[in-house]
Amino acid sequence: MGGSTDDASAPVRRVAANELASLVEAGGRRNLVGVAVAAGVGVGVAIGDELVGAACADPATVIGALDTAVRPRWIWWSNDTAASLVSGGVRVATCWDVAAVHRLLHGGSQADPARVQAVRRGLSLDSLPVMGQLDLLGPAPDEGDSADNPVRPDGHLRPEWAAGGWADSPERLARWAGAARDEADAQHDDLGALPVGGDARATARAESAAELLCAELSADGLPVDVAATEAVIGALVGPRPRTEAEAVAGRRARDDEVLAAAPPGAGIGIDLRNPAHVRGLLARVGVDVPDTRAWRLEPYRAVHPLVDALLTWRKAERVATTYGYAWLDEHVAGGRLRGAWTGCDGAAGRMTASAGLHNLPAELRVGIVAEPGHVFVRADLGQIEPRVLAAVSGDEALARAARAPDLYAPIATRLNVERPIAKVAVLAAMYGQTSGDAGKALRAFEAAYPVAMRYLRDADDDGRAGRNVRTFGGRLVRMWDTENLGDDPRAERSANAARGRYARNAVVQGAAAELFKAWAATVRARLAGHGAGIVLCLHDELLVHASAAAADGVVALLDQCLQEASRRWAPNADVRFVADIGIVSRWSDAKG
DNA sequence: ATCGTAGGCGCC
DNA sequence: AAAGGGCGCCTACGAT
Repeated sequence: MGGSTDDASAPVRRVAANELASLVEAGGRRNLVGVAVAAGVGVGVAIGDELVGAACADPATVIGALDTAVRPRWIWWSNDTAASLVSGGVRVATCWDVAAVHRLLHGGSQADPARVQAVRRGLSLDSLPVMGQLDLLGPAPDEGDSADNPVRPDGHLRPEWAAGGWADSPERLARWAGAARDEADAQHDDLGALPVGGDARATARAESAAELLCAELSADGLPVDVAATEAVIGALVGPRPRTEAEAVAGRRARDDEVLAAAPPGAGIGIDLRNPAHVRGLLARVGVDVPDTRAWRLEPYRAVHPLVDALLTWRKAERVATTYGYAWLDEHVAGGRLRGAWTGCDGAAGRMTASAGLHNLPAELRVGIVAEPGHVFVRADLGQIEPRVLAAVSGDEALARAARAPDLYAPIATRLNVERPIAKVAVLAAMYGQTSGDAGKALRAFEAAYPVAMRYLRDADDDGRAGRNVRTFGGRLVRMWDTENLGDDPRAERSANAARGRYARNAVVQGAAAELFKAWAATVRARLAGHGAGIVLCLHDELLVHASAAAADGVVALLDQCLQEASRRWAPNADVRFVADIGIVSRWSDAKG
């Protein structure tokens, strides 16, 4: 790909900001430009062999103009740059996010520049320098050498650069951009050598775009009707308390309703928020349970009114503590619910979001309302995980089933069972459950779809043995050690089985996450400049906020983008991917 | 006083 | 015989 040298001490050419465009246009023919920005300092770029720095107060605007004129693929260390540009009002078309690609190649969630660089050069992470260490160890071995080089003679990044020194001058920005570009070059080669079924470089581009999307989602937020949301909260936990005393009284009133269902005197001194207390109280009414989880108590609802009162209380308590007035005050501003988004978790690579964006209780979704003159276009992928399994495993028979609008129907026919049994069998195969009804159906599934089962079993075997696995699109999923269990064969078996299930799940869930992000990235690109944008990603669901006039076009676009993304993601898999797409004014509304 | 863990529950 | 996975976020509690 892009540049040529690994010599980060090459001279930096200093130019005026308005000269950058022609340089990038001329040198950026290969469409890859390393870049680093710092507000108030300037812009540094790495174009081909050249490192160029320009001083300017507002680098985001400079990058925005360049992006419009030239459309390079910007290379940067991490989505910190994306966040910086977004806060400056600039949204670029594409990027190569070195941190995101590092996580793809090497697993885990840590991907700071020093670590990325050390891993690429094969340096021990134990030797990673930290700030202040130089002082402790006396004079730096390379003192007098070029402190303008972000890379030390031993190959590590200079900690003072990584800690912020990279932004000290336009020259340093340029060198920092050059170092990022060098990482991207190496990553591009590494991706091409991965032994996976999918196109890891395409995954890397989609993951990078997902990071851009995350920066935008974090800034934009999700439209909320605050009054409607307060009404829901009020119905569940009472009106907003005006004083601490009112809050305490309200809490006690809700608690008392449960304790009143207990036998006389039994509720005295019981803390409903303490599971041990609750367990003891339940024992007093003849409900003897090892823990007090809702699914375990559910069968006892009719046994004693205390159980029902407790479960009802728990639901309200969840809203009161997590999604109540404090949550509104902390995360909603200007009619938008904002949380921090990450492009991949530390496991199989799904997106994460804080502030309740990914786990908002269904009752509260009536409060997620499109702005005046706007609608939500809501789309969710149908039966995504079994379809993904068909694609990544290359199971022809399962792929045939996945050509049907309802993939479980042909599977049920083939297994000669009712549809619900077929569904349980598929889920059991993917997630490692073999108990109950699933067991029998699973054996039939195994006989009918041996290639898919083999794919899952291989992942399971790898996990049990502690071997890392890679998803179809190239993500490394790391296994953990099961030390200190050697003495207890039962515990060891259980731990190994857990790793097996984890790995089995990860290759499916992770591949689904890749496809989802490829879809989201395609939608993001197509929506740019059309008065519509993604406001929520939820594993298999996209929520687009669009002007009412644009809505029909967005519906069509969402499906087109899915077909395009899935063809690009798995060009050889003849699997159909389907999305249920509808126009709604609030999230809770039925699709269609 | 701050930390990590466990129990618990929301969503996919 | 029996066994889904992931995440974020709350409380209580025991460790430091």
